[in-house]
Amino acid sequence: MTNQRKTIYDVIIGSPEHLSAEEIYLRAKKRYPSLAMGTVYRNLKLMEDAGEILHIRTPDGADRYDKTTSKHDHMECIQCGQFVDLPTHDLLGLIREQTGMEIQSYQINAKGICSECMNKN
Amino acid sequence: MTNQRKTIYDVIIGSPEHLSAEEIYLRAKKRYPSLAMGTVYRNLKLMEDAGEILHIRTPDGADRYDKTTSKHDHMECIQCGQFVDLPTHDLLGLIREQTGMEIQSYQINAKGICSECMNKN
DNA sequence: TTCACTGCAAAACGTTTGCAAACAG
DNA sequence: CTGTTTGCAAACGTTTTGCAGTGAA
Repeated sequence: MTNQRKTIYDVIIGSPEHLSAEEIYLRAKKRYPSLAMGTVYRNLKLMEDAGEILHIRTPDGADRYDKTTSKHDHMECIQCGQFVDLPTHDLLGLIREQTGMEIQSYQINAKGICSECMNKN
Repeated sequence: MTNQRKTIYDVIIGSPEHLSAEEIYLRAKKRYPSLAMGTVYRNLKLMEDAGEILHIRTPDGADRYDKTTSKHDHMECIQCGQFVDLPTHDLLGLIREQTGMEIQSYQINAKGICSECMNKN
């Protein structure tokens, strides 16, 4: 609706990476200098609630935001620091099966070496 | 070594729950009133590094600490708020198999209803 | 006697929020 | 015109840290 929101959204859609709120803020601020951090967070929340983006919560460091909204997991590369998609397949069902517990949702934070860094090495 | 450290350790060992740093602090402070929060965090880190306790990192809210050190996963009960153990089995191998990626470690934060609450319902 | 550990308080970090002003519909 | 959204700055919850003093070995 507002220019701020559109700018923030465009930054996310326009980046192949999984950006943190601050990275989004800095990039959007270049295009819209008066932009405030609070506005970024408020809009990220709105977009998340609207199902337009995915919020990747991390236990250490800043959360990330993903333009791909279909449920999938992520891995943080311990070499380059990027968050990459993890092509997992029905882990929720698997965990439910293994544990027999009433699990509603789950979130994985994996760490490893991304394919790009593997190729470099 | 120090009394503070022993007190903190005893609190963790003596509780069936997965306590947060603040809960540990409050309980240990009852037995050792001059205890400071910084000391709790510093000792938790030492114990974690020594492999004496497990550090459960959470993306929302305070981290928890677990006296069971063997690798396992956890679930947060959305009803009572407790963190309970999740008897998963070789998820790391499974995720590696599914994704073919160089995964070094992972951490799951699941949410659901714990057995105790299931029985109450 | 030495060096690790403590208590304290301040700072760090990422995120949220109250408010009055600005703006979109 | 009305109600949502903004910018600002202050506050939040959790964790870390600098420092001078304390205490365990």
